[in-house]
Amino acid sequence: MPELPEVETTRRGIAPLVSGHRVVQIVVRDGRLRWPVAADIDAHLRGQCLLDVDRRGKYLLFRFADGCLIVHLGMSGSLRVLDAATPPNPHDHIDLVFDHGQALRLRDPRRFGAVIWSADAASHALLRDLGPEPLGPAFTADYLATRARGRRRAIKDFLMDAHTVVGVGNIYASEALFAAGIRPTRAAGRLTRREWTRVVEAIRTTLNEAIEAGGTTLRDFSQADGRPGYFRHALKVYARAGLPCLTCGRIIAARTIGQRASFYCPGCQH
DNA sequence: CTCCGATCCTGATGGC
DNA sequence: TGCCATCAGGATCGGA
Repeated sequence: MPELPEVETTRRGIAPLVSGHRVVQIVVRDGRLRWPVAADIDAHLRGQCLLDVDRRGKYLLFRFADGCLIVHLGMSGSLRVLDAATPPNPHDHIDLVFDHGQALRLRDPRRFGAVIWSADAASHALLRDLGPEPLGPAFTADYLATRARGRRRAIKDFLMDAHTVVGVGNIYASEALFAAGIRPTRAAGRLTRREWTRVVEAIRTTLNEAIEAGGTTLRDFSQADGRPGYFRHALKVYARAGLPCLTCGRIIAARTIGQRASFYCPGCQH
């Protein structure tokens, strides 16, 4: 599910509702996520005041004075803030209950998500080797060209690797490459300088527009208040195989790249 | 190093 | 209606 726009939408939705409040209880109904939720999580969180909610790539970072709760939403995770007494759904695995009676509730049907306490998140193995933020200053055509030199890997696969750049998943890799006019199957090491510039620009624009729309809801994702994300209506190639390109009218093609469904327009992308 | 496939898990969907 | 195969927004791991 969630790529950078969905995680950022979640962050913006929940941060004002829970920041500055104290955790009074942690309810772990099912701790079997990507990694089992540690038994001592309660000791770290209970009584602590949540200072702020940050994001690094697709990770949400809940900052406390002594450390950080790292949350990843995996493929199907979502977070909502609601009244702590609201009856849970079978896939509502974890609640953080705050001092104002509201709970931050993690729902994750497929349980690919993660909830991990870390005293020093930046140096945690999950975050340490991540690539630059796509909306930050370190994400440049220079950087990508240097990093891609000699690589034969498909550019879509290359862009979806969090060591290259964080936050770009299956939907936005396809959409950004359409916006850049580049076929997803191209070898990363074969792009020209001009093309890398277009890739950087396309990723930034696509992600920013998706954030504006509250992300993309295909099935599981919802914003913090339960509404879906509306960027689905703006998708130009993703999940549009067999339909005419909105720009040139050619039929959108589908291919599997790196085990993931990929979509492109044979007329607009070269 | 680099690349590829298998893998974790549940639910929705479509074909027969 | 039922059953089975396939596919889903992610990311790690191991082997070639």
